[in-house]
Formats: sequence, C-alpha cells, structure tokens
Amino acid sequence: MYILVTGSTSGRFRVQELDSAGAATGLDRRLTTPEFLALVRERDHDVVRWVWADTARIYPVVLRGNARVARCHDLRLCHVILRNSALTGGSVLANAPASRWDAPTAAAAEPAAAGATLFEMDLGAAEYDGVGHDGAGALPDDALAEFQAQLMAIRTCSDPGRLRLLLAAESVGALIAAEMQFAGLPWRSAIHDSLLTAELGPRVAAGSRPARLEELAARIRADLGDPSVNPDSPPELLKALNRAGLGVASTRAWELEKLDHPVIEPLLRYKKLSRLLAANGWYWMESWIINDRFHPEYLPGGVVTGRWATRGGGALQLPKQIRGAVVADPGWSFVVADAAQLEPRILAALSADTAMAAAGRGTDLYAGIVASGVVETRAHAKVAMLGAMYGATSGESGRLLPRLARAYPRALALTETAARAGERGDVVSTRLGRSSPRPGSGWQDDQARASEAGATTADERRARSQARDWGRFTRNFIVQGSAAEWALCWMAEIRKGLTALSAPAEDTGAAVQGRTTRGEFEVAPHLVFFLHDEVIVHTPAALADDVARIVTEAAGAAGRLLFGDFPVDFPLTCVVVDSYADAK
DNA sequence: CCGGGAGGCGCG
DNA sequence: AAAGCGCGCCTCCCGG
Repeated sequence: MYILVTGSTSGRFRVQELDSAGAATGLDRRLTTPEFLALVRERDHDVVRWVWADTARIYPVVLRGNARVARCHDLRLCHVILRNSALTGGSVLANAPASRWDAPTAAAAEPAAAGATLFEMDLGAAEYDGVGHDGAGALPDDALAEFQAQLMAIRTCSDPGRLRLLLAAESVGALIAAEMQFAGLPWRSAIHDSLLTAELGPRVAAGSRPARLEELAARIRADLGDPSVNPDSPPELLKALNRAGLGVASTRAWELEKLDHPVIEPLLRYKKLSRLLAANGWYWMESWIINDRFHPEYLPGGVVTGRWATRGGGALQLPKQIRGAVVADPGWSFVVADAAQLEPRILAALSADTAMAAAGRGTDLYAGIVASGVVETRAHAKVAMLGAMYGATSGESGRLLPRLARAYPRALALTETAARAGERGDVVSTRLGRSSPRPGSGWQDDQARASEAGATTADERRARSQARDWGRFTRNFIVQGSAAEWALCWMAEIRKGLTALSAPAEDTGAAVQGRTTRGEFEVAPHLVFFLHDEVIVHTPAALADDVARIVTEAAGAAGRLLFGDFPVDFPLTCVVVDSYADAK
C-alpha cells in the first residue's frame, strides 16, 4: 500500500492512495497541513509506504507537526539510482530524456538566518515539487507517472530484490537525515568557547588574531628573519622558508615535519591553531549552534558512491580537538558506535573470500591477518589492505600487496577486476546495484586520441594515466559504495529498534501553536550523528544499555541483509559516554 | 568587485 | 608532491 503525497504552494497537500502495483485506487484528496498531519498519524500504523518527491523538503513539515513516518519512497533519490544502475539499463526510465527529476537538488534554507530558530524556519514544504499552483503556469503533476516508471524499472530488472532493498535503504536514510537535522547534535557552546580560549587565548574581533596566534606569528617572523611574512599566505611563507635555507617545495605540514629548524615547531602549531580558528572557531559556533544543538544539513546520496555528504557546517569533518563540546543532556548519555575495519570486511564478503572473512572473525581484522602469518605487523596489514582497496602501486603498500594477493586471492581479484573495468571505461556496481558513473567526454576523447594512428607518446602516456586514475576510482567505488549500503541498513535497523524500544510513548496531538518543540526527540532515544561507519545515539541514561544492544544487533542484521549467510562478522566498538571526546 | 582555482587540512 | 579512494570548506590570489 502506497500513499502518494504531492505538495502545493498554497499549503495544501494532495494525497492519493495507490495499490501495491502503484495504480491509483481513486482515493484522492486535498488536505490542509493539519489534516495531512492527522492522516500521517492515523495511517502510518498500517503497512504504508509514503511516496513523495523529496524527503528533505516535505518531512520537516511532518517532524515539526510532532509526527514521524516509518517508511517512505523518495522519488528524487530513487530516480538517480535507477537512472544510473546497470541493473535497470534497459528500462524506459533509464532511456528517457533527462527531466526535472534529473535536476540537482535545490539548496535548502539558510540555517541560522536572521534570528530565526530552526523550528520557526520555513524548511520549504511549500512548492517542494513545484506542483499544485491552482492557476496558470503550474508544472505538470508527474509524480505518479514517475513512481510508476520506477516500479516498472524495478520489476523488469535482473535482480529486483537487491534494488528494492537499496531503494528502501536510501529512502529510510533520507528520513533519518531529516530527523537528525531536526533533533540536532547536543553541543555545549560554553564548553566549545572554553576549549577555544584555552587553545587560542580570549576571543577577539573577527579579522584579528587571538593572542596565541599573534605570539606564534611573531616567533615565526623572528625565526625566519623576515619581519613581514604572513604565515597565512602559502606563497609568502614558501619564499621565506626558501630564503632561510629550507629546501621545501610546499608548505604542507607533512613536508615541514621532516625538517630540522627552529621555525618548524611554532609554524606547525600556528597552522594547527589557525585551522581550528578558521574552521571551528567562534564564528562557526555562532553560525551553526542554536540552543546548544548543531543542526547540519545531511545530503543522502550526496557522494557518487552512495555515501552521504553535508552542506554547511562541515559536519563530517568535526576535528577531534573540539569533540569535547559534544556532551549529552543531564540525565542522558551517548551511545557511540563505530564499525571496526568496515571496508575490508565488506570486501571479504563481496568477494566471498572465506579466508579473509575468517581472519576477521571475533577479532580485529588486521590482527587476524597478522595471526595468519601474511604480514608481520598490524600496521603492515592495514596499509596493505588500504592499498588493495585504493589501488596503491608503490611504496610500502605496493610492496606488501603480493603477499596479500597470495593469502586472499578472491578478494584481490575482485578489486583488480573492478580496476580493469574502470580502465576500459566500463561501469561497476555495488552489492545492491548502485552503479558508477561513466567517465566524462574528455576522458573518452583522450582514450580515442591515444589509439589513433598519429598519437604521440605524450598522448599515450596521458591516456594511460587517466585510465589508471579511473580504474582506481572504480576499484574503490564497489567497496566504498557497498560499505555505504551496509551503513544505511545498519542505521535503518537501529532506527527500527529504537522505535520499538519507545513505542508505548504514543503522542496525542500537534505541537502547540507558536511553541517550538522537538517532540519525541525530547523524551526518547534517537540518532543524532552519522559519519560513514559511525553513529551516535542520544538516549536517556537508563536506556543506554538497551540502546547499545540494539546498535550491536543491528550491525549483524545489516550484514545478513547484504550478504545473507556468508560468514562475515561486523563487530563494533560501542561505548556509553557523556562526551563524544571520551569515545576513542 | 566577484568567481573560481590552488593550496591546504579536517574527516572516513 | 603523498604512495592510494571519497568528500567540504577555509584563505589566498589571480583573472575577468
């Protein structure tokens, strides 16, 4: 049973009931926002999947109305997958000309605009799919046709089960992303401020240097014998370093670390601190922290591999330096969990390499590789595995690869096959059927030119280099993308478990007019952060152990969803803490 | 004045 | 110029 929801600029929703084949049943109503919210509460208990154009646009309306949905089908996200998947390459959908469903997603509203709080902002419910203008100029209401085309593409593909799981996972990911943005990550501005003050000195006006940075800049100038050099300017700094007799080609920290000179220590500290100030300083805090919550905008499917991206606030790059500001509410705790060596385990399962899977059973996978006698140290095991998944050719990683290939031929053959496909310009696909993009026309042109009669050695070298670049991309795509699918399934299972844990707390009505509320996010355990292979759940402290069990069991369930009975473990490091800084 | 590329660094 | 993938976002700097 599907319920198709389309929106309108006049705050009315069109709601059409569809049967399990996606055909209209005739139930077709126009509802106001309160009526729509009432319908959501009434019908979400059934086996209903809500179908809509864009979760990021419509679901905040539901959340602000203190309601939630269990399942949805996000037409925009699913369209992208089905258009690109090799599994649906012959479908009508994939071969139709580009439409508005192929347009990039519009930027959402500014988060911290002019004193508005997140809960007062218009998150774009109106006109989220551009339909429903009651006058001239309305765009065609093609959401139903699009949904039916998607169902057809799934039904007629070679492996519908995998794609159905992928689309369900992608869509529930969109729900979770909206819920996490809505709930926010607990963030203590006072602690953040004192961390900054301890590192940088007292806060100063924007545009001037805090005391610690000013002192370090003075030392750098003195040590370089250059009273005017600006340490924020790489070209100036590079010249000054060279004048001081330091033969570096860049000012990167990893290169400076190799040098022995008095200026290096203050310079590296300057770089570290100026980065903290620029990326996560007071200005960042004022822009992104509202009422002790960080509300990043997550973008499910924002990376071609299926990983999420974020927009604004740099939520996926929170430096370890400031994680001490992430503190649970009084009486609450965080359950912080992180999948151990996720990508190599995904590779073992993808390739059905039982030896590699066995090396990770009940233990650190890299330690297991050492115990199997493949390499001598854990560091070697790790760098060799990363090299296999990223396509290392030289250095220590390159030297260790043959030993890995001897011990785990199936796993290494899979990555090699993916790389060769990319080098030819072919498409590769993840476990559940997300396919890599084709290389651009420039790439194709360069390959073609290199095989023509008049090709120069420079043409050939260039084409070969680009082919290898693309091969490294496709090599990594299957692993990173399949790991992203595991993570989506993991989060979906966590969300399901958390819902069951707090099921009795059925709420009764809409938010009080004019009041801001986070609804059940104020009383029940909920996801507040996700970072590729890591989640944070904010929970009443009394439920933390239950939550930890749910999170752990969800990892096993995700593995079974992707890989059935294949004997691969997905162990977690899972801790209950008050502060994110204590997680590892 | 603005936009975009480069350099650089944070995260997985 | 990071060996080897994927991102976002800061400042500086240059060209239009």
